[in-house]
Amino acid sequence: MPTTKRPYHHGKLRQSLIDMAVTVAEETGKDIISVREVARRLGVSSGAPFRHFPSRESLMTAVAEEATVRLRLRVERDLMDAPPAPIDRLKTLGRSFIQWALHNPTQFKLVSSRNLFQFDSSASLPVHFDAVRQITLDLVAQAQEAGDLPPGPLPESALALRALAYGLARMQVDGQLAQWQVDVTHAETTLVASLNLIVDGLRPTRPHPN
Amino acid sequence: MPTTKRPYHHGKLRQSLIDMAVTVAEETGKDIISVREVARRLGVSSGAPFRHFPSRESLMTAVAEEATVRLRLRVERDLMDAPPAPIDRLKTLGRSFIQWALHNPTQFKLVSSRNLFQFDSSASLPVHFDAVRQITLDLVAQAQEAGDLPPGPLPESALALRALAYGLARMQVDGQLAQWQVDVTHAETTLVASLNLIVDGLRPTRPHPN
DNA sequence: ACCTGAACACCGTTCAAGT
DNA sequence: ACCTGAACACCGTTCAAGT
Repeated sequence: MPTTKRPYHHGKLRQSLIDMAVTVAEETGKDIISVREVARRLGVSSGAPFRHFPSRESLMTAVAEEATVRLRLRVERDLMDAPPAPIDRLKTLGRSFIQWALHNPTQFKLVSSRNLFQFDSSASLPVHFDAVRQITLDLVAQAQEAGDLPPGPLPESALALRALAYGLARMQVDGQLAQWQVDVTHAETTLVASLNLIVDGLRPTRPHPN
Repeated sequence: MPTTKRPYHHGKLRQSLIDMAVTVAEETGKDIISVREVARRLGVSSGAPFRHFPSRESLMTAVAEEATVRLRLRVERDLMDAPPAPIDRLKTLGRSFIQWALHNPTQFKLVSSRNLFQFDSSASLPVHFDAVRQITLDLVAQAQEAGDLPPGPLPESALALRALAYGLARMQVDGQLAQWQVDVTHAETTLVASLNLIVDGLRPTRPHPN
């Protein structure tokens, strides 16, 4: 029975805490959210969150888990509509990653920085992170075989391309792009263009492409 | 007269606060340092720091200023000993950047993330940041003219290479490298190798190099 | 001129007590 | 089973008072 008067038992407090933490985080832009403020916004006492999470770090782990799952799903969904050529799928992956980061900057910083939770304390975090990493490795290997990327050792080649996408996204959310005489209103376009500049620049010139 | 008994007037408290803030930051690895702890370690009262900095943010700005100057000096010094070819100087710049980041992880995160101070509130921060950025722009342009990098628009091409170096360094200090099956004891070597993999991969194949 | 230390409004976390 | 609310030990910041 949903009434306007809040009941003594919240009912779905655990999930509400995670959702509200995300809301507060993206709203304020600050990487550190106050557990007390989350509780306040949900109309529960300051001690209530600690019935569901032993610490703020634990709450942030849950937030990071959900964010990482959403990133993975976003990437996998975008790849379903992508062209079959490995090099094109690799570009799609990069664009997908950058777009997710720019649309969810605080969650992106949370999962990337790893300073507000323990990555290894989670069962799901490494799984979903690794899923995206494996996709990257496979696409880079396939693009190399197809001759669209120069041959090179794995995982170093894949790491470099991932770092490129990460660095571009990170420079934007860290507010560094303003110093690079780049149109901030089209940041996403600029970043994707910069990424593709490198990927295209890496294509080996082949004498006779069959 | 330096005595063991601390005098009422510290004398050089302002600079001591900055130095101690750096020490505490790199010691704890936490990006947020406690002003009270810095004061405690220096043997001054909790209110003393606020005679020199109006806020913690202001103290962190001073820390960021010094860190940015040191990064710039490190880069400029390393370039003095570098070979003359633009492409080699560009690699030196990248290696210099990565090395500084890995040896000063907390300062690197501070100046990069920009979440603990106001970048534009400083007179010197933009100057020194821009100095390194300008070096990058010049070297990329020169390497393109020399035919060691494919032609491409500036500043997008330079931004991409900077983002690559930034992303590689950042993945290491964020603790992401452990998931990339990379030998963490040789992280620096691996990162520089990954960077050079891209830079070398970008070299256009020329029919007859004069 | 510079520093002290009590004070204020916060915060994360605990835990007996309430429903 | 789940939540409250007082309590504790912190924190950033202020400011009258001390030297």
